Amino acid sequence: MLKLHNSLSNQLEEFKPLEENKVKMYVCGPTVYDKAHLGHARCYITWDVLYRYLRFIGYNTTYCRNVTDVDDKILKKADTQGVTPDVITKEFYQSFVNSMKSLNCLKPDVEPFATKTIGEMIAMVKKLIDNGYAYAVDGDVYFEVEKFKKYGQLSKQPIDDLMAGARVETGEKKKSPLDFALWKKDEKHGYKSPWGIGRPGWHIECSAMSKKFLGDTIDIHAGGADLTFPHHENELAQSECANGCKFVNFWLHNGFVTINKEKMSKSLNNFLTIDDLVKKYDSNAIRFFILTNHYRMPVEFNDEALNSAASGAKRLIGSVCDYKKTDVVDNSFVEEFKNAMDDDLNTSKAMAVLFSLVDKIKKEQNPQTKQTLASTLITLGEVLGFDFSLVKKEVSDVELLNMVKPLYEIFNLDEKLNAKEALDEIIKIRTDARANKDWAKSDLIRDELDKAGILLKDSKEGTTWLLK
RNA sequence: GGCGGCAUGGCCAAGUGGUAAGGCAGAAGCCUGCAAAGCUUUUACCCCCAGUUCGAAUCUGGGUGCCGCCUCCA
Repeated sequence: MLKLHNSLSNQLEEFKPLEENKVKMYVCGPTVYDKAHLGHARCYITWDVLYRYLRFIGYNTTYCRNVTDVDDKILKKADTQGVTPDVITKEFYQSFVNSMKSLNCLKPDVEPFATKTIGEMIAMVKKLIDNGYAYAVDGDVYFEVEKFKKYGQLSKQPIDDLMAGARVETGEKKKSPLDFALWKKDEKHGYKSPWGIGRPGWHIECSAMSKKFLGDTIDIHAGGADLTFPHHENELAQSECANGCKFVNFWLHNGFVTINKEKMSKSLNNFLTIDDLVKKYDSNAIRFFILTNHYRMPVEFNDEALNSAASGAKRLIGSVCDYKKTDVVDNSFVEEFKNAMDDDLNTSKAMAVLFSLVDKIKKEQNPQTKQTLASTLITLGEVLGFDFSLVKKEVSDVELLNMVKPLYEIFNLDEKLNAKEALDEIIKIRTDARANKDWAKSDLIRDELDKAGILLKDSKEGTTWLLK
């Protein structure tokens, strides 16, 4: 029985979808004006794992993650660079897609663009005005917070306190400082609307896209904890006032990645981009790092932690490199895994189950049982999004040839030999050297191969090579 | 100021009443000509004080420290 922490009640609740066996989940996607960083990685890996797990336990899941491609920051960047906004959004959407791929995140079922949902946004704003929750002033439209009595329920912000702390800006057209924009006048980059040329406010984008692709009421709405207020609070207000029904059953929020104990963010300029990160660590290492912590807790980034995760991931993945995934699994481990995951996605516990499988596989004598256990590990590991194809580093003959090319000259090899034959030949030379106790030569050969990216393993059976 | 969260071995981390999962690192051993890789074994009384209880890391109260949201932010 899956239990999830619902931010709305601030409690663990038993997860029950609206429709049996069907889950509709929405995750607030990126604003595509810059490269994604480790904080985004954490968020999208977390919800990727939820998506994978929901499917694993049998839910027909529709995962919708929007792309915000109309926004102040995009426009500002476009203006600064003297290009149209779509130049910016195209570039960084592609960058985002690449980042997600490099983290082995599954593609959402639906990935709507804000700019393609403008009509629905306008309709929703209209509806809010008709329903008496919004008002238009000089081409802007604002949501009137006071009209929605439940405002603040998600972020647990008493409306009076918000009011007291709200900053009043000069030239304010709003009735109350808490009111937020649904539509902003923008003659340069805007769209036609009943209120003149303008563009949507950020919050209405998600409300409209969620409604269009998933319906008025959905099961799960997830995102970073920093979106709770005001973004999600405002979405909730808009959607419920426009649709006249409950917006979201489960609000889920992930914690931050911190660095030097501080939140990693654009504004603090203390972020590491995913692009840079994947140069040093593979997706398994990054996932391992993220998933050792519970998704609502902060995760402190440092190289030691990442290296530690890389070592752990390597052992985990490497333990099944000689096995294939089959349909045969050991259900006792599956149950143990589910028990962990059912407890608000306790991934650190789930990973402990994976490691107990590693242990079992090592000790098991029966090859068939061993295969079953390995298959179980791969199956469960994939639910966490680990990529078992990274187990065996494989290169093409051409690539291998490039790696060993310099060695032909050093060892005076026949040019006609292919890369693998060349390696066999080199190993033979070294084996002879070792037989003659010519350790200097033997070690030299080992070093040269090491430089070429090839690791030698000596054992009783002889010497074998593998890629580093 | 308002709201929320966290404090467990060298590092990361699970664990909400019965006596500390797991990972990394370290150490020892096996293997090796020596290494590397791999394998085996191995390391804690849980921030402080008081209380509840037969019994608390786990509940209550009070401290201390750290972080997040309240403004764009995953």
